[in-house]
Amino acid sequence: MNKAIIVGNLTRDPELRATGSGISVCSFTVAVNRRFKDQNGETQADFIPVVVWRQQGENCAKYLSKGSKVAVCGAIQVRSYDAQDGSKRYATEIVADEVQFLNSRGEGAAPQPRQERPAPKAPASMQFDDDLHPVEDDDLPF
Amino acid sequence: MNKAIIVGNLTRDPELRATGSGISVCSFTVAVNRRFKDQNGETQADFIPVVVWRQQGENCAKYLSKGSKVAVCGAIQVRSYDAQDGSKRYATEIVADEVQFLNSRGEGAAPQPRQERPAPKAPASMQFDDDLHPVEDDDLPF
Amino acid sequence: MNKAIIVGNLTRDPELRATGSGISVCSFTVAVNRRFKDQNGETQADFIPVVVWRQQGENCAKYLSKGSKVAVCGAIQVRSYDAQDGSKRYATEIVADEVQFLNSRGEGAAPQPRQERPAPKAPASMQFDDDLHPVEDDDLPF
Amino acid sequence: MNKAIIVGNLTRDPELRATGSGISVCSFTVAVNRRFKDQNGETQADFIPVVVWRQQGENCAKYLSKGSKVAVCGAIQVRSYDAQDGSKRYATEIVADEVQFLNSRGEGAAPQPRQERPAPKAPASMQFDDDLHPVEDDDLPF
DNA sequence: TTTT
DNA sequence: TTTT
Repeated sequence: MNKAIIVGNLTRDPELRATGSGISVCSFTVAVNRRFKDQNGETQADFIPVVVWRQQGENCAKYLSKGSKVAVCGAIQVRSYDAQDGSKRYATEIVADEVQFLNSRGEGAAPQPRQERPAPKAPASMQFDDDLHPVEDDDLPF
Repeated sequence: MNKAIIVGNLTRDPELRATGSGISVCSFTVAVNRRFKDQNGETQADFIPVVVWRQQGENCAKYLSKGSKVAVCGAIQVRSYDAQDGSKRYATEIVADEVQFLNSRGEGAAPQPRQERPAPKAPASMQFDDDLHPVEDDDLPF
Repeated sequence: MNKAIIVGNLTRDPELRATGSGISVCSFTVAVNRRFKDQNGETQADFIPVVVWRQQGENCAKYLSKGSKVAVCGAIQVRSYDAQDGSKRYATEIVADEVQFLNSRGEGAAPQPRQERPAPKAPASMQFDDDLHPVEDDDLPF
Repeated sequence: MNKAIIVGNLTRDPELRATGSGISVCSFTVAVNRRFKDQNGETQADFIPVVVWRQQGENCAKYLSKGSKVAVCGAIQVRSYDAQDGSKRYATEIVADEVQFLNSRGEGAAPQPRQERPAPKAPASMQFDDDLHPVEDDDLPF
């Protein structure tokens, strides 16, 4: 069992990339306010990276933008990698099962596509091979 | 809203420390198996750091050990800090609200204290001041 | 472990009552849309009862109204009782730990009190004794 | 968003039925202990109905039995129906996405099939037509 | 109605 | 019974 549910706002516009074989993957960070203020009375937030695969990721890229409020449900994924200095580093993110749009460009209105733009295509410099990677991919393009 | 629920096994014995003013904090890592195997048929796991404060943390230190199975509910916390090389790093962990023991030393038996040992005391080299830190502490002793 | 997290809209204005000793308890129902439409293409929803105790319940009564969007986290509680015909009945609701207001009268604006009104007081006909009831009360006034 | 996660024990052996077209559905009730005892010092529990569809439901019927400990993740579903006396009744259950076996007949051992038995077949008296019912079926055979 |  |  590995479930995370967060509600918060995007810190930036989402980024859409694709694996070499054309699987879409969208990534963004959600600012989640903590329930209690710090000792200075300041609101604190956790900044939680989220990735969304395939059609759902494309919808996120299309309808969400900086400031959009979302509810995300998914699994916590911890990837470890070796830094250039040889040390072990960890990258933690939520791999989303569901993303619910709580306001994209104005609560009450149906979400509008963020912009007309050509079909997302990762630049060659970002492409990588995903032949071996099904849904449970561990080799994310970011 | 910021909720994470995981079920898995401790990768090591838990560590118990204390803030300078004597607030207990227990930390351990939970290995959470993924639902699907990788392309080699190997079970994959995410290794998720957990921290537990106060009495509940003391109970974890007392009753859990390497391999214990737990269900943890809490909030995802992302702390950012500056690495020695000046770069920004992130540490992500679950700050537990609840830890349910699913088998500590044998399912079916009441959990037994892991060992008789003196009251937990952080070594001087680890102590730090927590005068400014209520529950929503951002300055963890690890 | 018993956690439920829902996001949806209030079907009616919340109701605020109090136990005999003055503990506030707020109740409302949240309509949660299902992810998939039924075979007629109609959106389906689950209508989930929620109860919120004490100060947090008072805040719900003050700031929420029919249609308000909320995120609720809590525990599923199943109360059994004997119907007048002698049969066993079950009442299921979420006892909230947290209620996050996602739009009460206009997203982006601070929630406004729903109305000026006197301090909530249960009518005598609804009062009941709560001398024996701490937080984990099983004898709700509704 | 509609997520529930519970950890507890089956109150009875699971029941496996099938729709008219042969879709398996398994049902059982999970006793989930509350965190706090009542005023008499007694452990209280909520008894939460769970349904599991298809292959996963068949696995539950095969490997689980009374007393088995499980973690269940799913959605809260509230079905309303008209009682014979004309009144409105509600049935609430968790429709499972995931069921994790935490001990079926002995933690640490691989779960053993509960019994050898013929492929599950609903008796004719229970069969019903599911031609119109995909996964999001509202017409459960129980 | 479970379990520890 | 909500909402988009």
